[in-house]
Amino acid sequence: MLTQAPRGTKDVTPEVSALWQYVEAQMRDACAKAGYREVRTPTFEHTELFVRGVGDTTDVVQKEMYTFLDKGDRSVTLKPEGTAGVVRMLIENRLYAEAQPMKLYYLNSPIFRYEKPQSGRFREHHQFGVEAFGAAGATVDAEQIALAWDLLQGLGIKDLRLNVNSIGCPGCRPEYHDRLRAFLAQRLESLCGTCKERFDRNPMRILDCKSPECQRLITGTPSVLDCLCGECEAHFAALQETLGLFGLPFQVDPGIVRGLDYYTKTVFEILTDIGGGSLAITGGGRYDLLVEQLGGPTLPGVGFGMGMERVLMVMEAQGVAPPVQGLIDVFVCAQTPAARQPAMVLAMALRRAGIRADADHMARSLKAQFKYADKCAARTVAVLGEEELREGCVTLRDMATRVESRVPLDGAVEALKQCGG
RNA sequence: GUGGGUGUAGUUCAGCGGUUAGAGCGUCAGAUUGUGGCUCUGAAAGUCGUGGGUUCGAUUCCCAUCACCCACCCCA
Repeated sequence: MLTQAPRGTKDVTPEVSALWQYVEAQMRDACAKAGYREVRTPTFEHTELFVRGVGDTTDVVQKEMYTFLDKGDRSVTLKPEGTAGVVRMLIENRLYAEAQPMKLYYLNSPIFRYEKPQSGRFREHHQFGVEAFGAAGATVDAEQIALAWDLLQGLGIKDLRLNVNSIGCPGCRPEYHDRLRAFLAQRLESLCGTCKERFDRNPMRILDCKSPECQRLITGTPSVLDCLCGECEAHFAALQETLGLFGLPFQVDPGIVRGLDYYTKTVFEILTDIGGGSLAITGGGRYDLLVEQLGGPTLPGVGFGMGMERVLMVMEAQGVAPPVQGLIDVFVCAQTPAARQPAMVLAMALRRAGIRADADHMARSLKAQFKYADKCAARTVAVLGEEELREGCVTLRDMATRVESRVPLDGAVEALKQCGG
């Protein structure tokens, strides 16, 4: 118990941290290219922020939040999604007063949801996310979708599918809700329990129900897309046109509803296939009312979240993770006990010269030191033995070619620097 | 939250109601004494998830509990 990570959490061990760093670098690069700047928000926020932002009818708020009272009797919650905190930061720091659009991203943001862990689903996971504020037009929506798509493609992930939808705005959604209720009213008794509850408060979520019976009952429901107001319709048309111009293959899926209440107009998901089923790697959309709803100015926004663990999982499952790099460039072997200290000193000098270097810390035999150097994937081994110490030189061995040469000890750093280790 | 499966060495897994619980991989050490990958030899390493029960005796059977995996729910 003591030596067991809490349920639904995962360690990043040394053998996988390199892959994390690789993916993080790609994400930063993608954002930098599109003019997004990094932000970091607290791991916990006032509970009220999520209740008002995410929506009190959502499963996330109703049953998945890590909420507790701190010692000052304040109700705080570990963030269950990334957007609310960024919006809070935007309002508090008056970022909306600067040049718009305000384009922001966050990386490795811990996200907490109390749910039953499963493959690709954790109680603590990490998200990469992108948000843009101030731009009402669909080009930002498309830009972000393209950013996510290109990033995932660049990481080598295969079988990507992009689904988009529009769920309207407060102007047109009530009408759709009415139509939906009218359609479902006579089948209400046959719906599953949760869907009966959804009927009044949030009937669109019924479309998302996975129960076969509910799926059967909703066939033939009116589509949101038929109820969009002129503005929403034009926005959705512009989105599709821009996605086309960007060369992104997409599918309109009127079934995408999303589990967070703040979305308006655009919603989208990027899925891939893994072990039989499909898995959402990215999801997001537009939230034109959220900033105002949380006490800020009237300011449109768009964003998405991408699950870091899911990205890594898919890369590993699809075998597209890049090969691991060698740990060091040069290993300095000491043949005799007398050579250990000079070996360590040489390694230190190499490090100071910018070369990744190491020497034996285990008082091991020369042979064992070579084995260790091999495991570290050192390209070069420098040997210090009786002879070398006597003559003031060092033997350099190229581990790939097995070619050896001798250089003066005081010129060793320069020599190794030149051959790049 | 509901349903199903699995817990044995660092890891992947054998095993059996009965003496000191095994193998591959990994780790460490050797193979005539200054050199890695391959091969060979040897060693270290396990409260058999945890707690109860049945039994002369439980790693094995039963119950509970915890953890992991899978499906649902939901989502990234």
